[in-house]
Amino acid sequence: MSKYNTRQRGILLEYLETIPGEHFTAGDICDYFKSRNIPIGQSTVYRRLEELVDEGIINKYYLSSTGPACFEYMGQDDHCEGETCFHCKCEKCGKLIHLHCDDLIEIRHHLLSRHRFSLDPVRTVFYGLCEDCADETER
Amino acid sequence: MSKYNTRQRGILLEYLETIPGEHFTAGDICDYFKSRNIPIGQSTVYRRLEELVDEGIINKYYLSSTGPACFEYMGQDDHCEGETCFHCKCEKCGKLIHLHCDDLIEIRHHLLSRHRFSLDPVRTVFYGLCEDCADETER
DNA sequence: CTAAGTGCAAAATGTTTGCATACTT
DNA sequence: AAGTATGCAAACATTTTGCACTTAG
Repeated sequence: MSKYNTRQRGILLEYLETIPGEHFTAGDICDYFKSRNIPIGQSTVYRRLEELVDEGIINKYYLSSTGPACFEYMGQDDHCEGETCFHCKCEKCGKLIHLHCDDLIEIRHHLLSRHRFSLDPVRTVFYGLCEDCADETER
Repeated sequence: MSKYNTRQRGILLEYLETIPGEHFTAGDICDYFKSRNIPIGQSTVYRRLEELVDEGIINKYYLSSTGPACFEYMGQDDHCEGETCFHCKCEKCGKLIHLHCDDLIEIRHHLLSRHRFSLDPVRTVFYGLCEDCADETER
């Protein structure tokens, strides 16, 4: 948990708040600040990001074993309240898409009641094919 | 796709067939053969494993951004026919558990018909808390 | 004989860490 | 002043690659 309010933490959070729902990697963040000549060390980026994940302020997704981890800031209230927000990763084009669906809450209930597994929708990524890529494959 | 039937591919497959449903990493495989003085280079292990994934003979799961990828061999017929086999990863104890459930097929239909996303159950990992860890947390 | 596969060692990638320095409170 | 955060560079772990050599068909 954060104890001091440092400049770096401040500008990082400030930036993240401007991109709710967007997907980014630690590298993206570093590049962003570098391109604006705003100095933040990469270790700080990694450390703050990890801290924000622990604090539940941003989410982290594992999308490939060798590629970078993907993060996402969900604003305080808006679109992604966790309960109805899921993620789908297209195995072909690599797109990570949001998916809002109340019905999917049932999956959680099902997993819990029938299989005693308490699903974390915020961490879970559904793999498969997006509409466009599925169309292509069929053709 | 494999064209030649090499000794390495043979002994790798032969071993995998003895551990259907078990989870392993590329490193596990290397260690296993090394401990038995069976010579296989690690690049070959990686190459063959990736090939087997492409061929649909084994599955690959991404469980952490920094840790190794996890593989699994599903026998030709048995327990995991894809349609009803899902995986749950406990975020606390790290356990990766199998889950068989016909009802989960509905999720695929739902995702496809309502959201036009074609789910790949074989790649998808549900994150959350297993029974034991959920109990502990509640306490 | 030719195409494909192997294995080593080196590169690449993403992330973490040690440590001296700087900042917060 | 004490405790925490920063940033660099080095360390790490996993996976990939270049290349000379071997093997399968």
